[in-house]
This record gives sequence, C-alpha cells and structure tokens, in this order.
Amino acid sequence: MAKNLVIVESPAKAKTIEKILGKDFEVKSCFGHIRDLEKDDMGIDIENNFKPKYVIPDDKEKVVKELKKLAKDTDEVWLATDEDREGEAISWHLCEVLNLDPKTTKRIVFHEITKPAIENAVQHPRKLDMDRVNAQQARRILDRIVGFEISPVLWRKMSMRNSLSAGRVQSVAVRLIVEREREINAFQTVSTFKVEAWFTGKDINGKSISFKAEGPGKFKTAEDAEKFLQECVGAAYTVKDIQVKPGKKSPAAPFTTSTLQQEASRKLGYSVSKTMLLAQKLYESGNITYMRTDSVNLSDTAITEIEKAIKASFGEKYHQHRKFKNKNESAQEAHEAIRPTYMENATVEDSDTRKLYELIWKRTIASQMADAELEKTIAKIDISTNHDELTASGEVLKFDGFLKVYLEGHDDEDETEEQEGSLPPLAVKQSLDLREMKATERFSRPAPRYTEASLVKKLEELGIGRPSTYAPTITTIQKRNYVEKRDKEGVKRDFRILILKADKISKLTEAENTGAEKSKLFPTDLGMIVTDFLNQYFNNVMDYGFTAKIEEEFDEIASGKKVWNKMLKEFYSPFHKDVENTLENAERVKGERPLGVDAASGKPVVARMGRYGPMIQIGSVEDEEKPRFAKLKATQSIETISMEEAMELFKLPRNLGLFEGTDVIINIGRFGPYAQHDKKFYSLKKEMDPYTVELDEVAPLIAEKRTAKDERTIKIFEKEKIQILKGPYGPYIKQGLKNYKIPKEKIETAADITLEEAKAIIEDVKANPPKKKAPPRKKKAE
DNA sequence: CAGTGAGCGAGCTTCCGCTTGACTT
Repeated sequence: MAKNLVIVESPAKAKTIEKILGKDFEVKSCFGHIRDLEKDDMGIDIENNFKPKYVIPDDKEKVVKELKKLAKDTDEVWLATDEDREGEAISWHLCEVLNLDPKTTKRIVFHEITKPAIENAVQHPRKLDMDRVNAQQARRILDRIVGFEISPVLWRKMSMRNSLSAGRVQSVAVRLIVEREREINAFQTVSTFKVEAWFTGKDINGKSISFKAEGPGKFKTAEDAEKFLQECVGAAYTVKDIQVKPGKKSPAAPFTTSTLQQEASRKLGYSVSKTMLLAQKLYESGNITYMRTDSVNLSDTAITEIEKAIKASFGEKYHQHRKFKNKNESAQEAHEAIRPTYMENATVEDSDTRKLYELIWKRTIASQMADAELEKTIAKIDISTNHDELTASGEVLKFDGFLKVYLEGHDDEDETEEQEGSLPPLAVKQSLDLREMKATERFSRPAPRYTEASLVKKLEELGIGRPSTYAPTITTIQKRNYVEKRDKEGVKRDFRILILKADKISKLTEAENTGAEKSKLFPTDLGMIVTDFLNQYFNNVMDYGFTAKIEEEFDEIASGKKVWNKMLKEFYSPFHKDVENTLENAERVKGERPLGVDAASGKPVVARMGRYGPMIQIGSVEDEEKPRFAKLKATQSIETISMEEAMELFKLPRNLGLFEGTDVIINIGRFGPYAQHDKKFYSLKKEMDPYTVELDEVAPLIAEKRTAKDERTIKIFEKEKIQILKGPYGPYIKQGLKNYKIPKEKIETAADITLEEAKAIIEDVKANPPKKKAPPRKKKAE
C-alpha cells in the first residue's frame, strides 16, 4: 500500500501522473463528480436556506467504495482535482464522502501534466477553498431550480405531449436558433450591380498582360449601372496611381474545445460530438492533452519542444515565440490548450481520428511560427469620360511563415472573396485596353443559419455553457425536438448582367442556385412555440446576458464577497413568483395559426401542433363531417406555410395504381414517407418526393426490398400483426413498433415458434422487462 | 410505419457539469 493517495478526475491523467510521482504515490481517478443533488423533491430544501441534499448516483457507487477503501489504508490523501470551480467542489465532495477534514487535507493543483508542474504542485499544497466550493453549489442549485421548476410548467401549459424541458443553457441555445430563423424569414433581399472590368495591355517590358479591376461602387438599379456603362463607351483608360503596401497575417491561437469543434466542422465536416469522441480517443491513447478546455495556454516544456520541431523542419526564421491570451473572460483555464503531447508525429490508425490529430498538430505548430508577410498592390485606373475610377488590387505572399503549415478556416462559405492573385507590373500613366466590362446583379443575404459549431462559438461568446457541455447541449436540443439539423435545397434565381464590349452594351439574364445549405440547425415548430412561451413568462432567464450576470455573482461568492444562499434567495423570490404566475395565468398553448377558408367546403383551415407534430386541419371536431388532417413536410413550418402549400398536402395518401395486381399507396408515416404494397411497407428513398413520385420509380424499390425483407422474415402471423424476424443479433419478435428478444432456452429454432409461443414470450418480456442501462431507474421496488 | 389529431387523467418526463464505459431490440 502506497503512503500517499492522489485523487484526480480523469483516469488517463491518473496513469500519467503516477509515472511522474513514483512509487510512494498511488494515483486514482474519481471520474468527475461523485455526488449530485437528489432528483426527488429537487434535492434542495428551499425553506431551509437552500440546503442541498446530495446523493451518490448508482453508477458512482463502485468508484466511491474503492476510493473509501484506499483512503482508509493510506497515510495521506491528496486532492488533485482540476483547478476550477467544479474541481474544487469535487474535492469537497471527496472530503465529505471519504471523511477527510477539509481544513487539513492537502489540495494540489496544476494546469499542465508535466513533471515540473506536478512536482511543484506537490511541494506547494494548499487547503480547500470553501468560497469557491460555495460558488459551485450556487451554480448547481440555481441550474436545478431553473430546470426543475420551468420544465413542469411546460408539461402543464403545452398541449403537445412531449418530454419537454427548459434550462439556463439549452433554452437560450434554442432561442438563438429561433431568432436567426425569423430574421431570415423577415429578410428583405435587395440587389445591387457590381462592375468588373478586364483589361489587356503591355507591361513595362513589353510583355502582354491581362488583369481585372473593380468598379467605383455598387449601383442600386440596372438603370444606374447601364448609365455608367454608357458613359464608358469610347473611354480611354490609364493607370493613375499605384500603391504598394506591406501586410501581415498572424496565426490563430492553439485549440480550445470550442475552436477545435469549429475547425473540425469547417475543415473536416465533423459534428461536434464526433470531434469530441475522436479527441477522447486521442487523449486516452496519450497523443493529445486534455480535450475539454477553455485555455489557449501552452506549457513551457511544450513551447520549447514546438520551437525545436519548427527549427528542425522549417528553419530558424520560421519560428516566432508567442504567448496567447484568452479573449474570453468566462474562461476558467484549468488545463492547457489542446495540443499534441509530443511533437514527433504520432501514428494514428483510424483515418478520421488521424485527420483530427493532424489538424491539432498543425494548429499547434503554426501558433509558434512567424507571421506571413504580404505585399498588397492597389492600382487606380482613370476613365477618361467621367470622374469615376476603377481599382485593381493584387496580393503577393512575400514570406509564407505559418501559412506553410496551417490556415484557419472561416464560416461565411459562399461570400468567399476570390483569392486575390498578383497584379502584373504596371506603370503610372500607362494606358490600357478594355476587353470587357460587366455589371452583374448581386443580392444581399441574411445572416446564415447556425451550424453546430457556429452555435458553440456563439454560446461561448455569451459565456453560456462549458467545454464539457457544448456537445451534449447540442444533442439535447435536437433530442427534445426543438431543433433539427438538415440540408436545405437551393432555389433558382435569375440575375441580370450588362456587358460593355467593343463599345456596345448588351444585356442578358442568367440563373444561379441560391440558398442551398448543408447541415444547418433549423428550429422546429415545437422549438419556436416553447421559445415564445419562455420568452413571454421567463424573460429574465431567457436573456442572453443572464448567465454572464449570475457568473459575476458566482465570482463574488468565490472571492468571499457574497454569501451563496443569499444570492440564491435574491434570484429565487422573483423567479418563483414568475413560475407561480405562469401556472396560474398562462393559457394552454396550442400553437395554432389560422390560414383561411377552404374554398371547396367553406370550412376553416388551420395550421397547428398535433400529437404527432405540425399539421393542417380543415374543419373542426364539432362539425358533423369529420375534420381532415394532413402532416406538414419536414421542411415546412406552421409559422410560414401558405394556404396553397397547405392544400397541396391533402394530396396524400396517393394511390399510384396497380403493381402486380395490388395498389401502391404513398403516404407519410411516423418515420417518414413510405409506400404500401400488399400489406407491407417500404420506406421511400430520400430523393423521392411522396407528392410527385411515380409508380415506375417506386415499383423497382418494392421489388428489390421485398426480397431482402423476405429473407429476413421467418414468420408472419398476419392477424395478430406479430412477425418473427431475423436481426443481426439473432431472431426476435416484432409486434407493432415494439421488439421482443426471444430467450435462448425457450425455442430451438425461430421457425418453430407458434403464435401462442410468441404471445407467451411477449407477455414474459413485458412482465420482466430487460434491465435498463445507462441511468438506472430509481425507486423501482422489487 | 396505416389512413391519428378531442378530452380525461394516471403516470411519466426535467437541469448543468465533471468524468467514462457498457451495451447492442
């Protein structure tokens, strides 16, 4: 038994530190928080000064038990959890659970896992900082109150039956997306005309040249643009002025969680959760430092190593020592930036993981490299027939510096300024020949919809969420069906071009595809309805500055200037009044929007939220005749659908006619568009539009899928709608939407199962449901 | 994966941050 027990949060870290500290120290991990507020009754005694009730979650019992045993048998316990609010609280919980005295137990911290940092930490232990612990408790309790008081309000006031939720972070994330969508819907596109001119001539040495220049500004109308071109008829063009300016570009800071997620999304197309999963693998295999961090700092040892690597590969002049400072005030900087642990390139098998590793490697190296040096040339070109001038600009890279390795990507995808090339050598007063001048119509664009990564960026700017929660938050708001990630097809749009060539003006119209988007976050109708409701009744919590405001108070608690439960009380009294007021006075939200009157029946048409999602209803249940319903397409929304689009929807279900003697019916079910044929169902392919798809497109799909289905089907009991199917894990029984496992001992071969046996198995499984995984159910007595 | 959608009411759901496995109907 070692004399000293050191407890850290991450097991991977524990291994590394154990090696550094040697055999007198045993280093163990507590796997993050070991206690949390009890779920029943909020886990908070509000009357009693917000006294928290902590419990050890089931999945932490094993770890706690082991730590208890080790702590008992050791001389000294060292608490080495992360140096941030949460880390301090974890240490305090460890004291409570392991019966350690918080006043005497040694607390050590380090921001990097390097030998000097850790040895230094061990030589300078401190005591637990209870102010900081209290700041964390206030944070935890406030989040619990917000989440667990508002969510039930939604259950009461929303007529859609869903597992709705609200929270300080998730609700604001949804709000951002909802508001961006409305901005886009309300956006008024304006067009302008941009002039470009292509010149030819001879350079100083008599060599033929050609280059492009841009017009004096943007013209608001086609008439203005034409007037300008008209003025240029018969003009002479001379170079009036040439300016050469030096410029430079500097590398971006090393990765934090949020910037890594953004770059992996832009450059590799990874979702934030994919990035985190791969980064976790790299971390566990010892290839990178910790991946959940808000710090851009590099350890001194790392900086030295990076310097060596740069000088060895690129030479002395490519190196430039840099220290990056965090822009973000909310950063808690418990770790280093994300960087390779060793600058010698690691071997990573999996190609997706390797791409991420290379991204991290390049970004880290580049961050200690020299600026890129540019030379920007701007030539003004005089037009003899009017007072305007054209501008030609070019950029030459004089020294590549860090660009040799890495260039940060950017979000605004299609407005990419075309890469400026170099200008040919020109001389002042030189005359030029105009080959062609064009005025092209260009359209203004609204702010783009958020991607997962750009949403993370925005949340970080607002100080909302933490590196460990960005990915889960984005998963949650999609799981709750407030937001969905999807592509949007572009639409054709005409634009006009005016051309001046050989002193003649011609006009033409061309078409472009616009508005196409990939993997963007769209709010659902549910997301919009819930956001409107929360904005109306809980505008304090929904305010974009709310988190920043309470964070300041947490900081005051951490520095001993404020008492934690007093702060909570100040928040709670008005907040709880809002809750009670809402419960009492808010109408049940139906999410309804009248569209007009159906011409054929004279009945009202409404778009609204139904049990199964957004839909259109013609007529009401009180009518003698039954109302008619139609489900909205995935891309439509209650807020924007038009009467015409709504009426289109009633074209489903469609009967496409006979295929092998039976009707083929197209409709949209719970899982999307499907074709029904001969009592069986076939999902339509993505590219098939259920409203327009033809029989000869669907027929081959049915023929092909049917044989595949038949091979998987062992038996069908038509009447009872019970199927015996072959799955990748063996045969199973399917009844409606539910699947049941066939116990091995029950049946010899799946083909022998009778209807009665199948029913018995279903009953059995229902009576003894298989054990649930992840969150073990509480309070389920035997 | 069926062509539903009201209303009633029982019984359920829910937060944010720290950490990884265990697990494949």
